[in-house]
Formats: sequence, C-alpha cells, structure tokens
Amino acid sequence: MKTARLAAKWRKLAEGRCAEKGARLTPARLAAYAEMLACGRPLSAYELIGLLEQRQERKIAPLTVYRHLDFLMQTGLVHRLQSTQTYLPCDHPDHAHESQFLLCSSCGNVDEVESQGLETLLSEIADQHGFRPDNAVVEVKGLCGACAEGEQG
Amino acid sequence: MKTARLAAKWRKLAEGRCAEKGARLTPARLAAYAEMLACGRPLSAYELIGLLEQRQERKIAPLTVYRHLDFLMQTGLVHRLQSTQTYLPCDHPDHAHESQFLLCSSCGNVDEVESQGLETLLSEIADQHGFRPDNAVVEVKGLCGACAEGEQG
DNA sequence: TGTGGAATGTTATAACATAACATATTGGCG
DNA sequence: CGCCAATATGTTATGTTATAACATTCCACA
Repeated sequence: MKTARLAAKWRKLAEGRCAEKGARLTPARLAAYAEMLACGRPLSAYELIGLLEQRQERKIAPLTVYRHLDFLMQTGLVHRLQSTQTYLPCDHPDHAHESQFLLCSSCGNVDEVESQGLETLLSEIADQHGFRPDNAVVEVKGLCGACAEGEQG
Repeated sequence: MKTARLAAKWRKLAEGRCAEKGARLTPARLAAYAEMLACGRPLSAYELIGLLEQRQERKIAPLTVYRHLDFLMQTGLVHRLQSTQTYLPCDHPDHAHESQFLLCSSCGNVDEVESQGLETLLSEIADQHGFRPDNAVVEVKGLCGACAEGEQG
C-alpha cells in the first residue's frame, strides 16, 4: 500500500501508543494517519477518503475511513474538531491528555493547546453544578496571530 | 398555525430580543421556538421538523426549519450544541452572553452555565498564543448530579 | 495448521445541511 | 390606497457526514 511519507519520529510515537493498548497499527490505519500528518490541516472524513484514494489509486468506502478514524481517536493519535466536523492528528501524541483548540477562521490553521488551569477551572465549575465531568470540548474560534496582523494589526 | 403553548414570559423575552435587532419574530419562527421550549431537551433539526409536522399536520421542508434555527441563533434565543448537532433554547435569553454547557451522557439533560472566570481564562490562553478569540465552544460531557448518584453515589 | 477474534470489504441507507430559484408576505412611502 | 423593495417562505434537488448489516479476509496463537 502506498503511504504518505511519515517521519520516523511520528511512526515510533504511534507504534508506542498502540503497543501500550495492545492495539494493532495496521498498514491501512497507518496510511490514514500518515496522510493526515502529511496534510497538515484538519480534514473532513471525505477529504481524507479522497486523498487516500488518490494515493492508493483505488476506491475506499467511507466506512473504512470512519473505522480508521475511530481507531486513531481511541488510541489518542487523532482528535475530532466538533465545531467543524473535521479530524486532526494530535500534536502531542507522546502522552494522554485533554486538549483545547484555537481555530483560525481565516486561514483554517488550528493550534492545539493544553492548559491545566483551564481543566481545573472546568472541573470546579462542573462541581459547583453537581456535575461529574468526563471530558470537555473546548474550541475557540478567532484569528491566529498572522491573520490578525494581516487584517489591520 | 398551531403552536405549542408558550408562557407569556418567554414570548415577551423573545419579542424583546427581536425588537432590539429589528428582527421579525414571525409565527413560523415563534412556532419553532415554542416547540423547542415545550420539549425541554436538545433537539436535532429533524426531530424538530417531526414535532412541527405533527403539531401543524403538514409537511415541512428541512430548509425551512434550518432557516428558523439560524434566525433564532442569530437573535440569541437558541444555541447549537456542536458535539451532538442539536439545538437548545437559551436559558438566559434576557441578555447576550457566551455560554458553556454541561451535557449528561446518561439522561441527556443539558445545563447551560455562564462563567465569567472561564471566559477570562480562555482569553488569556488565546492571548498567550497570539490568538484573537471571537467565540468559544465549551461543552463538558459527563453525568449530572442525579445520574451520578444513581450510578453508585 | 486450524481456529477464533480482529480487521476489512461491500452494499445500502440514515442523518445532517445547503443550493438555486420561485412565490408570497410585509412594511415603507408617494 | 397601491406600488416597490426587502424580507420571509415554499419547492425541488442535491451535497455532506456518518452508520447498519452482513460477508470475507487476515493474523496471532495454540
């Protein structure tokens, strides 16, 4: 199977994450992951299908890719952006974590950040409402530095 | 047009919000809003279509309801939950605000909360990354008080 | 080397959302 | 009032995102 070039570093990390969980990083899964990394921006599932079909010169059913995405999300290698229904490789796949995202509405770039303070505050808020939190979606839309400057400084 | 019963209080608030913006709260829009309030839980667009069709005993095209939802969101009367692709009447329609949500994965109940502290912190985080925030999606999944107790205390 | 569980393939369909264009309603204004 | 322009709605079609049901293949391990 033809696969996007994947830096050894990322492959090692991915293999590590899968090994931890006894999960099998098959060629098809790796191919999906590599394609996402190669692309460098969030992709919709169907965009990913298109890229993989081009790379592999064959048809791929949506379900196939959704299964790979599910797998990659379970292993923590990929995140889903709820507000845009797109998928993005994790920026810090070396450790499990909750993430927050800064989405630029101009250039489409997404910055993945981790703030322990934010997680703590969210827990406190939940607690005040008698709520037992499991996980939190935090997606901030706005303009990244570069685009904000371009607009007018 | 048959419309779900809508407490005068809510109607007043809705009319007020629309008047502020010079927006027209037509019967169809009011009917959609009333149905959502009457239901008391987040609805998918197609669930709402179903309820309205039942109430009005006629077919309603998806686009119609999506337009009403767009209108209600613009006027701040309704929110969209990004993580579940559902819509929910605003709990505090008497003032403009950013909201955060606590979604119970057991009973489906959603609590809308407002935390100035959280908004401030999000701004600070964005600032640290040279990001100019516009609006933030914050949706925490977990168990509401009642369901958490039911599970085992 | 057979076997059971995991992964993948295949076909179909469900669920969510918008495009393009026609018609009707509303409210301002001469 | 009666016309106009803007807003809202109706209609048909289609695009986009995601899953269901079931068959087949792959692979680790006994």
